[in-house]
Amino acid sequence: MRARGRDGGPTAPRSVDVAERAGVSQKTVSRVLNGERYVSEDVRRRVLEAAEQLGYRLNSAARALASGRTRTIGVVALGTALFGPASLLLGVERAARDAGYALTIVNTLEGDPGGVGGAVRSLLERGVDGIVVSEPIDEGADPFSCDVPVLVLGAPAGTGAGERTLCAGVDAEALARAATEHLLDLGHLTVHHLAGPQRWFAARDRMAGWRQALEARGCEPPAPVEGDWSAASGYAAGRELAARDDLTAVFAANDDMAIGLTRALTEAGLRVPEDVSVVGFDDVPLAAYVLPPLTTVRQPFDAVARDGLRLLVRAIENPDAESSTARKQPVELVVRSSTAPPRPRDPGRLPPAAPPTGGL
Amino acid sequence: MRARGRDGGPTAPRSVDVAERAGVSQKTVSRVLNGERYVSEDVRRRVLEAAEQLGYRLNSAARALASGRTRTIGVVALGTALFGPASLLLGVERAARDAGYALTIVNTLEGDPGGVGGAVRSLLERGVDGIVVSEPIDEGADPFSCDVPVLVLGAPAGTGAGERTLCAGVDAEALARAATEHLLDLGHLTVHHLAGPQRWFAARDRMAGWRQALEARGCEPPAPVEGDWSAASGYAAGRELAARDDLTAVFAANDDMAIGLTRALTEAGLRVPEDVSVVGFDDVPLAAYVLPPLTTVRQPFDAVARDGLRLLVRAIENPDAESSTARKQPVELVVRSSTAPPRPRDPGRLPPAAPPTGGL
DNA sequence: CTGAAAGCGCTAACAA
DNA sequence: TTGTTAGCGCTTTCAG
Repeated sequence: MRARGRDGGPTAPRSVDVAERAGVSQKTVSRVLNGERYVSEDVRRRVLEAAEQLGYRLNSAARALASGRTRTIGVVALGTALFGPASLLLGVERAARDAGYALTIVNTLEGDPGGVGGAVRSLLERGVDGIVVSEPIDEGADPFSCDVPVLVLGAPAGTGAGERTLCAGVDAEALARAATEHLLDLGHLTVHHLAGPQRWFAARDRMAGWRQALEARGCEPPAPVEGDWSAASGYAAGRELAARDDLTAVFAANDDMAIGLTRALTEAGLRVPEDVSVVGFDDVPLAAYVLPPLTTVRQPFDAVARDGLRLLVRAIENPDAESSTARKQPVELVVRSSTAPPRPRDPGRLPPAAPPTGGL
Repeated sequence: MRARGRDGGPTAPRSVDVAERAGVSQKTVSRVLNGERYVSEDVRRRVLEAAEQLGYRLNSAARALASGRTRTIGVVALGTALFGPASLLLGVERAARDAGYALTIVNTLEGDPGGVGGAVRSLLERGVDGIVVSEPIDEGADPFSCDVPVLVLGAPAGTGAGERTLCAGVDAEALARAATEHLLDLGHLTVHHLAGPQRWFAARDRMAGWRQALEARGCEPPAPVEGDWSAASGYAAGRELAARDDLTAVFAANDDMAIGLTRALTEAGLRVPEDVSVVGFDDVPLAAYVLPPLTTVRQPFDAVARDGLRLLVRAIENPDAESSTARKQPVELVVRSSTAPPRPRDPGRLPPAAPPTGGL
């Protein structure tokens, strides 16, 4: 906090100082600074001038104490090293700032002692006006019941049991369905799934969408393989999947895993997309530039963050309003070069005629 | 902020309430909650019990107002969608929490109106105890002079002119030198550079290191090509570089650009690493899984964040101490498959015998 | 349109 | 080891 006259040094100017200098009452300064009505143009100018000259800065602790509001939103973030959560966070920050709110962020590492509940508690103590929980995972308990509105980002509606809980997110199931259907439409008889960690609601939704698409065509879903979102886990899964006889198409729950998978398949002598088609999820910036460029599904993170935050701010500023859910965002499949129609595999699975370029 | 008896509803419990319930003075509650000495074990237990029963939560606005400290660190972040800045941020968050500080984050988009100065101002108003500026860019002005300690992360010492400014970061020049020397040691006669945006200090350092390595071997640095950190810009640069006659090795200022570059070279009929070697920078998680796996230089983001934050916390809690600089972190070059010795190029630059796998 | 007085819930001295 | 007394700098009534 600002200098407080340590060693008898100068104290930061307060609104009374501004008032004195401007020749008005302290309350009037407050009025000007808060943009309230009923201040004459002349007074307003004098106050602003005085504040400027003194280098005055509002003390937000005092304001929070007196008003009971901090104009700060707390964010509980998980996996911010991942593209999806990180993008969501960026969007939230922008939207919050536009609405005049600051963000206090607590990163819950997966497997954190306190978990989401602890993070929420620490934010409440910090006096936030509202809370965003980004990309939650299933921790059993429902930590979302508290005395400020909570926005759950990236979870299906109904996840956070609390009734004051707001939700925003893409229709991940629909996106996953679209990805799977793209492969089926290409002529693949079945689609294998490289799933995300099932503690994440996001991973569950994608798996559900994949399953729905297959079942809608009367196709028995093959056993999914579970990764941890990382390219390394995708690589490991790829070695396992490469051994499956009916492998001609894989839907991976995110792009990183899809890329690791692609490397494993390539090393196993399976070409992408000639032998196996791969679809990712997220459309990370690199997806268009890896080889082969990855077909994937794009999540409109910005729109989700913006819509969700609007909901939250409304709930904060108008506690009696109905809590609605943000509208679903449209599906967007980005078709690049990692998918193609299947082609008959020779029984013995011969290695391709020429070794792949740039292999290990 | 917490409920305040809206509609005559219940007011959140205060420390006086806890005191009353525990049968002690309010000050004693404060003592217990702050872990001060000279509290009998019996009293401590009674207070904690009462607090628990009441569901008491500290009001940090009141504490901040009374104590003049918020235990909050403000972060000015740029490019949090990029791997480097994002990793740094994650490390800062962890380290801050371990030290008992919360983080308030302001994302300065490049080209933001207020710029870093505006972000700093808003953080000061928010009453932060210290400020972290992550991966700064050169905006001309020096916005770092203010009444709280400032830590500049990822900039060369001496960047933030203020004397109270702390610095932490890798020795990016050394890392860039190591990358370049790796290529020279492999036998390449020269190394081209795909630079980052030169407003970023990080980009300048990498360019400087590259230049130093070449000049140390009496080699005239070829004109660098500038990208914007994105794979797309790396791709564009790759098309340009592919036309250069003496192109056998490129050092890219980050991995994303290196990957875009690789795709462009591949499409131009140049194989990586047979025809052209590519080195990246950062060691993003995908670097090991793209094809070919990328040789790159690893930045110890965690160590940088931790060391830097320790410095900052020390400066906050002990304003009179000397401001030292964090120690330099060791260089780490990760050699994978995108680099190889050069081989004589045929004058007419014939396309390779077989087209690359998985091209567009 | 403007001002005066009364806290917000906590910590900081100082006393006991 | 514990309690008392003042504020911290703002916003909120309620009067002018």
